[in-house]
Amino acid sequence: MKSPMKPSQPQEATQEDEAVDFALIELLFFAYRDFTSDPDAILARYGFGRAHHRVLHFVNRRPGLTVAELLEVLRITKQSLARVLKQLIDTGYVVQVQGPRDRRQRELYATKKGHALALALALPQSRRIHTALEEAGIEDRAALERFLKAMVNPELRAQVDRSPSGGDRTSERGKME
Amino acid sequence: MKSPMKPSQPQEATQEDEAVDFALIELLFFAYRDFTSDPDAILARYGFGRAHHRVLHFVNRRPGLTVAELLEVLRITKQSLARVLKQLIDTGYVVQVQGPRDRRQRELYATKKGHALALALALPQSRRIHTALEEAGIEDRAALERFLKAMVNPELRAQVDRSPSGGDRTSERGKME
DNA sequence: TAATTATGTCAATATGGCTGACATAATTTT
DNA sequence: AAAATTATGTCAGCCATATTGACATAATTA
Repeated sequence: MKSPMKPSQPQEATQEDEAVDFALIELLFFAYRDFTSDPDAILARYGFGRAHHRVLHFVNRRPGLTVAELLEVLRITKQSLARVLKQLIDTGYVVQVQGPRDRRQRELYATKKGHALALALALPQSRRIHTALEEAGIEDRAALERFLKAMVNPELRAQVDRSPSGGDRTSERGKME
Repeated sequence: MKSPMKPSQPQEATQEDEAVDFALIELLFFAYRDFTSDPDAILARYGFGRAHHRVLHFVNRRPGLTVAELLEVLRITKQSLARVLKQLIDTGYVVQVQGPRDRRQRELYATKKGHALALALALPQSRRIHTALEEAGIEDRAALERFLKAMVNPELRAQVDRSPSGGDRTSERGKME
């Protein structure tokens, strides 16, 4: 382990490195690391983790989302979601409503309490983003949105649009339809 | 659980929502989700996980990094790093060299094999980034770098600079496009 | 009626984090 | 030189989040 080893083959940069954009890869890592640190601190006080945050976020953003849709968006399995969702329901942050058209479905909605928490978690992230936009002197916010969306797998971009992107209002044309 | 429950308090949008930038928050989530999916597939073939990726990435990028420095960058504990680092060393992707000045330190270096894997993992991510820049028609790459860096906690920005960015050819202030 | 679908749940497992405690060697302080 | 501190390693156990596979139930569709 800690033998007085000499590097068998310590490595230097090769020419191939030139083609790889390590700078942006690393910046994305650092930016996302700190971006998620904001809500983490809040979640800890509620006994929740990132998994709860993600579920609550999407349920809040897409009222009436079904369990299957949520699994697609999060890209996790039903079993992984189960515990987290149950905790959010048991503690009153999310409620389930039997699907109107298809009674097998469970539409998910954030309660008032859930909405408040989702907002509290989003606030520091939103602030961080806006401060960064200002600091970086980004004039073209739309360009950033285009870039981020282009980073998503083409076949999954529909998920991005499914949000109430037009604005945020959550209500729209009534969720209980 | 699946009682014929009626939402005790289904929630609608409040005015506060307007102030929160849910759109960008969500885009960052989706972008990062798919950004990390590229290397995940490769790692699985090696029996490694994301933790190995992160360690290998930074060791490759910052040859001679010490264990303490690595912990700071990854923001994890020594015990969390231990297993992963040991596996990378045991399988020949990383080597340790006793620190020249301070013999207690262990400088970390990627081996030729480690360098190759780090590159293989970075390639699809780099490609995704560049394709996205093109698709989004980003002319000002530097602006994106400024934004991402501004997203990092001020007190931790030094970590970003510590990379071989002075030369990380590829980037600089050039705009590849 | 039969097949399929949406959801829930049980059991087992893996990964990657964590804390606390302690050991060793090397450096720094006193 | 002795004492304190530092850098690293390691043991033991715990927790959160994810996985797969199997199976149950109710509702819809064929």
